[in-house]
Amino acid sequence: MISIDPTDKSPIFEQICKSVCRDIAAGVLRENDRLPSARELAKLLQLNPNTVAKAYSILERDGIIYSMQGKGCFVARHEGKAYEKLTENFRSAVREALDAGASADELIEIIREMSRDN
Amino acid sequence: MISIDPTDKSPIFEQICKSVCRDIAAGVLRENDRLPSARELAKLLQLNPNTVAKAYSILERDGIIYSMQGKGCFVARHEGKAYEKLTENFRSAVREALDAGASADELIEIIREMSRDN
Amino acid sequence: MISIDPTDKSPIFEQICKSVCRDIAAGVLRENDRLPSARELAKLLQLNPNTVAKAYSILERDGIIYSMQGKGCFVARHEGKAYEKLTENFRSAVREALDAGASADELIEIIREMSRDN
Amino acid sequence: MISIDPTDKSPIFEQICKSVCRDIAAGVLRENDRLPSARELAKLLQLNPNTVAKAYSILERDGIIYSMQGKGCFVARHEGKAYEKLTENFRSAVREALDAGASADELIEIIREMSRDN
DNA sequence: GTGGTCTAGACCACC
DNA sequence: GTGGTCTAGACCACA
Repeated sequence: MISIDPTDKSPIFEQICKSVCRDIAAGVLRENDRLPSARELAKLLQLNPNTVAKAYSILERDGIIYSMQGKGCFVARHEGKAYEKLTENFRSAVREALDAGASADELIEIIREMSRDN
Repeated sequence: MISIDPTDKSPIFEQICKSVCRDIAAGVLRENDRLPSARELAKLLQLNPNTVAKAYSILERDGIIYSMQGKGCFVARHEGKAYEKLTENFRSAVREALDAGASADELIEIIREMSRDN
Repeated sequence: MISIDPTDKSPIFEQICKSVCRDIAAGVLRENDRLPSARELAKLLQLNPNTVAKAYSILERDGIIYSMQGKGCFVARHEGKAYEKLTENFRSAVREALDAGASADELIEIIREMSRDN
Repeated sequence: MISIDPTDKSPIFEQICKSVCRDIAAGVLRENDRLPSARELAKLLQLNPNTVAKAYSILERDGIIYSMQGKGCFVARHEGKAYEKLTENFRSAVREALDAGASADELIEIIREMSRDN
């Protein structure tokens, strides 16, 4: 389920975080579901185990998953945290654009354009 | 006019690009206006000339300015390029959010919330 | 494989670009092959790493290679881009000559002469 | 007649040389015709007189024009020199391409393509 | 004076 | 280890 685009400029650990959050937000992963172990996932995605471990530790820090020594990592009670993390980049981009002097209406117009194209 | 925020985590050369684009989009800088020379601006902003030169070379590659050996850098015919470059980050964030499963309406709602707070 | 001619007046970073493109066009470098790291190549060619980095960043911007943080630079899907970049100078010289009033036949005749001499 | 494109990356003095050669090759300027004085031309094209002077001195060195103290510059007996100078860039581009491993046939094919497009 | 290129050496995030 | 960014200072061609 979790997938990576190696050509993507964003750090791989971040892509993993996003991917997990996406699955949670979409309901593919539910509360207390077990995530693949760091080693498993690293092997599957051809990554350095450290990279996966880093992603998991961030997700744990953000309260999106919890780990149990020797058992693995599991999806936490979410309360919208996963969704929030997903739109985190979007929020900061909005803040940046507003700071740069764009108006809310201009941004909304851009979104309308872009969703129309799809 | 062009300014830098040293606390901003984004690369300085990018901040310069944005700043120039902002001035062009706002009409402060117009077609064929001369930009401060790389050395001049570097001194003004307390930066290394190379950093400014990098920003200028990117702006030139993107067709936003043009340079003339021994004369300086000048604003090119814009045709909205500057504005587009300014909202480039926002656009990619929108694309990412839509890919992540967010709906256009949700994103618009977030913008409304955030601009209300300001 | 990649080599530099210090007597050549064209910029070193450009020579590197050309050299890489040549290897790709010739099939010596293939899709997803890893290029020597910037530091490695710099040491090999007795250059400053920044010079190599500049060449690589241009190749990346032109879609000829792609870079991965912490991993290195790799040959992108080419679709003839490398060959096109190689003959880029030639193309612009042809355009210039045609603009100057030369006919295609005259230019072809010049090429025939020059290749005969070799 | 002589004209300059300030956005062109090639040095202005070179553009002047080319422009004069073009006029000679095209028969617009003939043997012993007088060129505009450096000062005149500089004023006309909004250039630094030094730039025009440099161009003229190069043309004189190459035997394309001759100067008479206090009288001005005049077109020399050409014997094809102007035409040769015009195609000089083309020749070096051909040499470069051949050195890079391109075959004469490939280059000829490119010329055919490009002249077809016009 | 200008931009363009290059060197030397540094710090950072990422893997 | 890698690439990405930045600084400090240099040389050159061009105008």
